[in-house]
Amino acid sequence: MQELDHDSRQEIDAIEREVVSVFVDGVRVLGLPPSVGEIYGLLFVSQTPLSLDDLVQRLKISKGSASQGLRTLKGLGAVRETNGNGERRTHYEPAIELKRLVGGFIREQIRPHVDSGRHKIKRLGDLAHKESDPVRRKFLLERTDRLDHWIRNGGRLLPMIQRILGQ
Amino acid sequence: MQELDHDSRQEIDAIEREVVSVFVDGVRVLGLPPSVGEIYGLLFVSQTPLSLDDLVQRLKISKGSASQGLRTLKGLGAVRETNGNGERRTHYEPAIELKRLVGGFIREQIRPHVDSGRHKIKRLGDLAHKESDPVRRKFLLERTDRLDHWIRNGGRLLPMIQRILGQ
DNA sequence: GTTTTTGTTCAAATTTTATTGAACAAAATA
DNA sequence: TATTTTGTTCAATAAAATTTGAACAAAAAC
Repeated sequence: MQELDHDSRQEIDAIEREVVSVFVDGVRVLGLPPSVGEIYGLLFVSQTPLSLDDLVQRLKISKGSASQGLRTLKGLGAVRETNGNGERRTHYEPAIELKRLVGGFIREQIRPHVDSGRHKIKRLGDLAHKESDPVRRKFLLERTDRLDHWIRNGGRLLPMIQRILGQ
Repeated sequence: MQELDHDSRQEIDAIEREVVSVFVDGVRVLGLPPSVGEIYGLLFVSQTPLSLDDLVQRLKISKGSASQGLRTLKGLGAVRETNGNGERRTHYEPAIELKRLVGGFIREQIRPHVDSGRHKIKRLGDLAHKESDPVRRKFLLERTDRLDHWIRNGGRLLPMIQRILGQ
């Protein structure tokens, strides 16, 4: 099987390094590991899809990191697999629609926390109801109620964000 | 100087532990250290303002952690200092207006990243313009332009979030 | 069926981040 | 002024998160 039109450099150039660095910073804000930013960044700046081995060689990261990082990105819907050209190995290209990226991030990284928070806050309300001192009980119910409002507002906000960033 | 109406327990009870745990989880999502969540959580569930030493004793954390955590929370506008009752030591109470909390978080934790991202992306555009291969240059300009749109959308989103969560 | 290629998993090593606690400074009290 | 109280700073330590790499599995090629 011959090499097709993918260039197989081992090193990345100045602008690629710069883009990678932007995404490393970007994903840090989102609480994702640097390797994920490196991988997505290099895909983002590449004109052709890259294989796992391309990522390992150009970013000088381990196969384990690359595999794990790609899994995270797949989970977020931030990369697509391509298998065109009768190639054997899977190649990856970035999803670059903001709507899709935001949707994936909310689904994978935000929703679960909001949901588990809702549960914990509900349990908190139950505890507050059991408080025997009436003054203390009133105070606790006020506070847990406020927490409940926060999480509800947060939950309502997410679809709005998706709508606004969906163009 | 006599003790006033602040209770000076050394231990926290079940509901206090539960509230603290909710906030530890909460701040983790925001990328803040657990101690910050513990401190804010205990203030949130307390009916009277607490001193640094109250926090140290009840949460069993070091004075250093408490001091550093309070500094972070002050920076976020998430705690207020009180010095009522002619007390000597400073006491703290939580800011519980969502608008204020979100505003502080955006100002301290989001804005700086958005701003430095803007700079990096601008520099990226400059690099892309210098690319000699016209096909490559076109591609790079498309991608950096897209990045620019992302960060602009993100920047526009922040005030909207503040407005929506401001009741 | 055997060998090679490709990719995953996970324990160990590394790196990063958070916490501790002792030294220090500042301010109140005596 | 000397002493005590209160709070901060930061180097050392502990804890948590990330990365590595070797062992393994699955699938293709031979």
